[in-house]
Amino acid sequence: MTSPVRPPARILLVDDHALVRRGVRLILDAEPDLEVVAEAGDGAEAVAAARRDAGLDLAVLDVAMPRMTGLQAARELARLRPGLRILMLTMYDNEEYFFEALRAGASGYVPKSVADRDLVEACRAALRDESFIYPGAETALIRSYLDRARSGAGLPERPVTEREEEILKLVAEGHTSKEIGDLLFISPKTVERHRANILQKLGLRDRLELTRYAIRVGLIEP
Amino acid sequence: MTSPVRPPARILLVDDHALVRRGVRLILDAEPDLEVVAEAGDGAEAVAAARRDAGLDLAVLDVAMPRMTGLQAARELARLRPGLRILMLTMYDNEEYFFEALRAGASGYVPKSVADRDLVEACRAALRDESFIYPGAETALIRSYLDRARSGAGLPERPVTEREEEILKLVAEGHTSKEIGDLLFISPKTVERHRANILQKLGLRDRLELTRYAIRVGLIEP
DNA sequence: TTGTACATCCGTGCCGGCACCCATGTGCGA
DNA sequence: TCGCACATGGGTGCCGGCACGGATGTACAA
Repeated sequence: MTSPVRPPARILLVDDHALVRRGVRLILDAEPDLEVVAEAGDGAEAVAAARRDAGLDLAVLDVAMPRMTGLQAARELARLRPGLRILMLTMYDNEEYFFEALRAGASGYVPKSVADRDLVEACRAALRDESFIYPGAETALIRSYLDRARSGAGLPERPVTEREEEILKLVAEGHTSKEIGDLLFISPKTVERHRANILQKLGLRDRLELTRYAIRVGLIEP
Repeated sequence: MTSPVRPPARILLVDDHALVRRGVRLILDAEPDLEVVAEAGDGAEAVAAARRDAGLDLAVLDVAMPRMTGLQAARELARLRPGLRILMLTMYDNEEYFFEALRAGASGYVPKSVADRDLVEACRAALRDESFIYPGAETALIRSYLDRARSGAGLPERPVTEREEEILKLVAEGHTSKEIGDLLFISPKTVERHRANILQKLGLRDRLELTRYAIRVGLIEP
C-alpha cells in the first residue's frame, strides 16, 4: 500500500472542442498531482457537473463557448461552489479580459498559446490560491493592474446589464436596430440607446468592434 | 530486431496554440502508425518545415492562424510537395469552407469538436488518399457537393484576388473606405468597388458578415 | 486580334449607424 | 425621501455603407 502525501486535485475540464479537451486531459492526467474527473462541453454542462460533484478542486474553463460563455459560467460556479478554484483558458493573448475574468471569480488566466508546462503550473498556482499570470504579459498586465488600482478604487465595474447583453448579442449578429426592436417589442430608438450605452461601457467604437468583442468572449460564433 | 510492416507516417502538425499542438501530438503519437515529426505555429513556419523535410507524409493544419491562414498554407504546401497529404482542422463545424479547403489541396476536413478517434481515422484516411468527411455533416456535405457537381461544372471557382484579399482584411479590421484608400493610395470609390466585388464573390451581405468570414479563416483576429 | 479578368475611377440615392440633445417611469438602496 | 441605475422613448444631423448605373487601361490567353 502506497501512501501518497495527498490525493490528486480533482479537476473539471470545460471546452467546447472535444479534441482540445482530450489533449488538455492528456496533459493534466500525466501529472501525479492532477486528475481530470469531469468534462463539460459548455457552461451549462459545467454548472451541472459542479452541482453533481461537490468534491471538485479546480475548474479549467475555456472563455469562448456556446450557450453560456466561460465568464458567465465562472460567475455561476463561483456562486455555486465558493471554494472551487477557477482557471480561465483563452484563445487570444489579449489581456483586456483578465480583469473581467478576475471579477467573474477566476484566479488564473492562461492563453492557449502557452506551453503545457505553463498550464500545469497555472493549475498548481490556482490550487495554492495564488493568482497565476502567464509569463510574458506579466509585466504589462501587472503594470496596467497597478495603474488602475492606484488611480481608481480597485477594478473598474463595468459589466453590461442583462438587457444590454441581450441587445449586444443581436447587434453583433448583424441585426439592424429596427429588426431588434421588432424582436424585443421596443422602439428602435431604445435599441440605439442601449447600443450606445454598451459601446460606452465596453470602450468600443462601433458595431464592428462590438462584434469582435462578442466573438472573443464566445457570446456569438463568427 | 522487430520488423514492423511499415514505419509510422511522418506528420507535420500546425496550429498557433502550443497547448492544442501538444494535446493533438499526444493523441497522434499514441498511435503506432502515426508520428508527429515536426510542429509549426503558423503557415509560414509550416512551409519552411516542409521545405526542410522532404519525407513528410501528412500535414495537419489549423484553418485559422496568424500571418498565413491554413488555406493559404495548404495551397503553398500542395504546390511545394505535391505528394504531401493535407488535413484541415477547424474550430467551427461550418461546412461552407469544405470546398475552399478542397480547392486549396486538402484531402480532409475535421472540426475540433470531433472525438480523438475521428481525428486518428481522418489521418489514416488521408494517408490512404481517401477523402475524409466527418461523421454527422457527411450527408449535408455530400448532398451539397453533389448538388454543385450536378448543376455546375465541378467546384465553384471563387477565390478572391490578392488585391481583394488585401482590402478584405482592411475592411474586416474596421477601416473606412477613405482610410483604406489613403493607405493603398487609391480612391475610396475603388475600395468600395472592391468591397462590393468581394461581398458578391463570397456571398456575404455586409462588412459585418465579411468580418466574421475573415475571423473564421484566420485572416484577422477578433 | 479579340475577349476576359483585373484594377482603377466616377455619380446618384437610400438607409442605417452613431453622436449629440432631450424626457419619463420604475424600483432599489442610502 | 431623495437620488441613482435601468429601461424606455423621441429629435436632429452627419457620415459612411451599399446598391445601382457608368467608364478606362492593362495584361494575358484563346
